[in-house]
Amino acid sequence: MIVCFKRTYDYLVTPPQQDDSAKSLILEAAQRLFACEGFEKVSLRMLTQEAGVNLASVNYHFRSKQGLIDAVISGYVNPVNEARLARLDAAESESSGNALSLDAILDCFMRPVLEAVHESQISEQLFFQLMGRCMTNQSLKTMPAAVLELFREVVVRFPLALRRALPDLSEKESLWRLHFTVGVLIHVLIHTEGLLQLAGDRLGKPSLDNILTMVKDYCQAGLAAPKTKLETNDV
Amino acid sequence: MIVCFKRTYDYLVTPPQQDDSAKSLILEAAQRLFACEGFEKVSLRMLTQEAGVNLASVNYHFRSKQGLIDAVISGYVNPVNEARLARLDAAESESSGNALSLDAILDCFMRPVLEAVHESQISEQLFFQLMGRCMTNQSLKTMPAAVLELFREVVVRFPLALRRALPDLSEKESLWRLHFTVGVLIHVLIHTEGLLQLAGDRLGKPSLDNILTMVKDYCQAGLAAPKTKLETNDV
DNA sequence: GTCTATAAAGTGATAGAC
DNA sequence: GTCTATCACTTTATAGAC
Repeated sequence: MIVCFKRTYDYLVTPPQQDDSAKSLILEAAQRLFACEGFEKVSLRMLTQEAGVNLASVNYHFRSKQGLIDAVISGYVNPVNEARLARLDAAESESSGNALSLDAILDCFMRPVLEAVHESQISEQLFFQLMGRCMTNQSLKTMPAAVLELFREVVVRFPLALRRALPDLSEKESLWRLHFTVGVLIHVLIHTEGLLQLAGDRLGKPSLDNILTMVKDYCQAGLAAPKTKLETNDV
Repeated sequence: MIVCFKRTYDYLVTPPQQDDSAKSLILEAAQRLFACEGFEKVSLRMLTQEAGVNLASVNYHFRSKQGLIDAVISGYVNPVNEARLARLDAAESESSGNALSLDAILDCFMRPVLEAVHESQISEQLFFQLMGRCMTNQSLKTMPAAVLELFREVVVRFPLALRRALPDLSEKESLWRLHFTVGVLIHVLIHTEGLLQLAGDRLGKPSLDNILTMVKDYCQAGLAAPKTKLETNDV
């Protein structure tokens, strides 16, 4: 028998959505469950039960479980990466050839995540967790091609912008520092809830905006750190 | 019953022992497979086949699959956290009451990871990946109690040290910034291999020491960033 | 301690009726 | 599009012989 779900998710569920087609119901349940449990741990039986649809409908609408996972990941990650690139485009064309400020670049990178959460149908906490999982859980190789394509562009464009803002850095170093910055972002998305529990009352209940502001301050300083001196010069 | 904590600890920190008992063979195969595939994806069938032992032996030696996972996690994370605290103790008693430098604190935090890898029997790449997974994959609640205990101490002691080095920061802020620093470390451990693939020849093949040096520079600047100004003062 | 054999339950996927 | 029923297979775990 299928173990019953903790109904603890319920208080997180947003008001019923207008579109109650099976496909939408599946996608909505998938977001909630993937966020809580991870892609692997969620079985199609759990998922269809939670969504209130038939077991076979996932295969009908998404071809396979992996098809559903890919759909969720693409739907989460692509809009964010597109918004990042669009913002960077806009900022660069506005600056008419001058280097962007570090703050502006970081804003192009981080703000799309915050905006996406506001349009989401699930709770902020679940959205952040799922977004983090989408960005990290899969080894890059198994990501949908469309997702990989955009990632590749982000990994080219942002280091270029960074390097113009920080002329001391080599191209490689600016890429490494973007890598570190992504690490901060993803870790905050996934593990902040756990930290709040671990810390007990030592941390209050800060808003996501405030957390993101702290993240930006940290990353801005990290990106602008003095050029690393290495013994062997392989970077 | 806390089965294997001390044993796995010994297993990792002692020089490579050529022990081909089933238990050791299982642990060694588990490290390799968990690093590559993650804890969930590895079945006991794969694992025992890889180890060349009988399927039932995992349950005999570790009680259950979760028991094996806990043993691996404890063996990876506990030595690192113990070394962090020991280094911090030593540094603080040496400084005879004066605040430690940011660099010294970061060293206490990061170096134990590098030292653990040198004593490991699996490849550097796999070790890093597994260490990252051990630090992040499990939701904190499901971690072995002994692991959680040490994490809790790290999360108390290091922010205290940080705050003394950076008197401008509040206790909360120093904890947040440690959180961000952990994010950088874990992301680098798990995803650097993927980045190198995504970046193709744009990044060479830097040594782990050099990467860690860049990480430390980034984090040191991030930790020392000016105090974050927030609109609502809830942090 | 190690093995075989098997239990008990869960998994993704699909054929075919409606 | 949706449903039932079922297939073919995998999973963890354990009982009992050696």
